[in-house]
Amino acid sequence: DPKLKTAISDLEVETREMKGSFWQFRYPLADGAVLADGRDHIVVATTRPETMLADMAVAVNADDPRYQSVIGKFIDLPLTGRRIPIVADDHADPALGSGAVKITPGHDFNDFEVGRRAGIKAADMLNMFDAEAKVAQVSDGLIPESFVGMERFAARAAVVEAMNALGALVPYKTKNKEGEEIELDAEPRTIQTPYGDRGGVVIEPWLTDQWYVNAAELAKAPMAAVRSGAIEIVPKTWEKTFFNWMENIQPWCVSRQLWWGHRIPAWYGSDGQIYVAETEDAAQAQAGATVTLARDEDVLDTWFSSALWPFATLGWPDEGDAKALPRSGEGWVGAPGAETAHGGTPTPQPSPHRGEGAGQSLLQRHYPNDLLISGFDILFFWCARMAMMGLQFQGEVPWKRLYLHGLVRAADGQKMSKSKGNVIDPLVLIDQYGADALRFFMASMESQGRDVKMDERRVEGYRNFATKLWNAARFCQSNGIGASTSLSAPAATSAVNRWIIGEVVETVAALDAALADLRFDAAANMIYHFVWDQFCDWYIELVKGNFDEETRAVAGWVLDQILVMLHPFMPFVTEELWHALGERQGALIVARWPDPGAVVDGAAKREVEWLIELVSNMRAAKNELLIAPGTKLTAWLPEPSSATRAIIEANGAVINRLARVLAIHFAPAPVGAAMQVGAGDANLIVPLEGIVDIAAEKARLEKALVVSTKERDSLAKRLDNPAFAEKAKPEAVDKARADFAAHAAEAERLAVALGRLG
RNA sequence: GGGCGGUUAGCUCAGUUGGUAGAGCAUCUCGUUUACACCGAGAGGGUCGGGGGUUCGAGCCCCUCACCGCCCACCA
Repeated sequence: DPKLKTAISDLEVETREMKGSFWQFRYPLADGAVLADGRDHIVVATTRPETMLADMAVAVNADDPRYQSVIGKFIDLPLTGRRIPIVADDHADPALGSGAVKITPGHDFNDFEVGRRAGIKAADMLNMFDAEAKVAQVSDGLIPESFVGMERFAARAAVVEAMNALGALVPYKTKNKEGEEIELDAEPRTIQTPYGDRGGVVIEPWLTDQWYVNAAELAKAPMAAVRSGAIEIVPKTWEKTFFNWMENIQPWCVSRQLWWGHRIPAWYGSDGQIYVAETEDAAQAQAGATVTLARDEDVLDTWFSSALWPFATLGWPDEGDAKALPRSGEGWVGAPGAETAHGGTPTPQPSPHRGEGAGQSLLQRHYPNDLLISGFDILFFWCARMAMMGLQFQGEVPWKRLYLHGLVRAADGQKMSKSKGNVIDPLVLIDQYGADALRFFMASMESQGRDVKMDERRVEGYRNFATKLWNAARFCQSNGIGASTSLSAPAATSAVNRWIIGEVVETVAALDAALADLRFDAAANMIYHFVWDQFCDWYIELVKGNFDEETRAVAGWVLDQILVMLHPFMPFVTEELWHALGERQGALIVARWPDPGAVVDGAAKREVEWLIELVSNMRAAKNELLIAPGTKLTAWLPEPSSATRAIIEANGAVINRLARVLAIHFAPAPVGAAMQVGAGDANLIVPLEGIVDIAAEKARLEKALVVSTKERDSLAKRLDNPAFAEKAKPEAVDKARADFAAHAAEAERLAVALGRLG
């Protein structure tokens, strides 16, 4: 069916507030009809007076007492002399204007619908503009020749002038600057006007023949798929929006007047018939050999073509093509002895496509896709249409999950737009900070669909992170550390190496969980903190100066795991380092996802965490007491637990180098000024005679004592509440008891330390 | 007019079945020991928009108000 073209909503058209005028016309009633108040005319208002040349009706509300007497009667239009009916329609609101509306079905969306309801066939609707928006003669030939050929805005002025000359223009009364009442031909106002950003002109609704798709029919299967869970929309809040649109879906105008795109498969015969077919030969066969065919000049809407993407990219419609592309990761093995490489989605579950493939076409192997990641702004344009097409042509959903991410907004929180001038050019940011930093920024800010406000400082921070990684890798390399030859963790005996392997195990698990949940921010933060906090700040510092064979193997392996895990977020620097660290059998992008084949070593973890606590607490204490960080001190630990004693004896060098402790004597400390440094169950006494004043140390301890006492008392209060023990979950009660004990012990330790200072 | 989202440290944001708040940047102090000053060590900083409710317990659940943003519709 020819229908009013809906391209205004399909193209990128903004409405703009533009200065305009509002005119009122007198339309004389025909055949001596009169209104309830005896007037012989109806007043209508318009911001587009020129369209009156194609008016086909006047609408009034059936319940409006002013007009009930003239419903079904006629108007003889000025200028054209066209006789048009007065119709009843709810579109006419008695409360607005005169309550009567002029109806131009060919040039207004609402009027088109009113015209249809009034029984006017689309083919009969008057179209008074040509493609350049100049006035064209209409099918009833009633537009005076003097208007034909006029540009639309010239026609506007001409119609107003001609109506005025006929006395058919209703003047407005208003006041001028001097306060005198004057009459104007039109009331100036601000009008929301459809405006084409590309063409830079006001958009004119225009009645044309277009091809439509019955979208309501196509929408049924996708809606069922989302309801059944065959398609999961993440985050779920978008489901409501999805259904709201799909349930109220309008016919989809798919024809476009462009010179590029898939051409509409329709041919017009010399007999006036339309033939729709897959090929011209098929159309010719339909038409018969004697008919000369001409193909429709229009092309399909770009979203129609894009909707075919999930299967058109996999060889459709030639489904038998099984060797169009190599399988992902094919021909490369991540490590000697490793089986099939897998460069796909790093979810804990193996891809259902793994291990299959022989004799299967790409389409069979990869359709449906697991996941589509898209912006919510094209949920309808693209995603919903892909679901329609996939279910229509493949009988199956195009993807099992649809993840809708947020949009990057300008630093002021507003949507970027050219007219606002707040657009951020990603290429400028890439020049400044690198593509990796920008990509990592977007991943780290993507928390399930929330919009992202641009924060350049954060991008800068991730640039620094990339540099940090680069420097760490360089340092490793300079100490003989290179590409690992093992997918699983190397054998390790030292606590530090066993600890970092355990940290990798935990990081991989946490990263996998975050990615499976599509929490890209959590995943990015996980790898960020592992690299910076665990690997750079502690592991490298702990092993510095002791790069034995085992440590080089472990460090090289850990670095490789880092590169693989970080690669999805920072593809360039990681790929570069991957090759810089040694000979590889393939690119990082197709390397195997980490599979450490190791477990967390609890004893090693406790040992290293004790050392970290000791070093941190020593540093903090010195910093607060204004003792130069480089100052080497001696500590006393009278009664160490056997575990603590063993750790200290095994890590003398590390304690010396990082904690700056020359020695820890397992004996009572000499009498005199000292500071207390805790680590686990140990309370080291560090004599400070002559190094620091006692008052400062007392102040430090008192501050800490206040904190732990406050925590202890708060927990005691909660535990003393019978309702808590009675109603709270046992785990919560246990945790409160444990926390209470820890804070009580801490307070006790500090009190003893204070007492020692006197 | 309809719908959705947001309001947590100075800024940009996390906070996963309710258990007593975290990150990055910024700020302050100190620092050049075999990677990195785009660095290292340490510290300060939040009555989680206001009010009310449910609960032993609320940033999280419910009601309400305020402000901000986005989408859709309307605009003769």
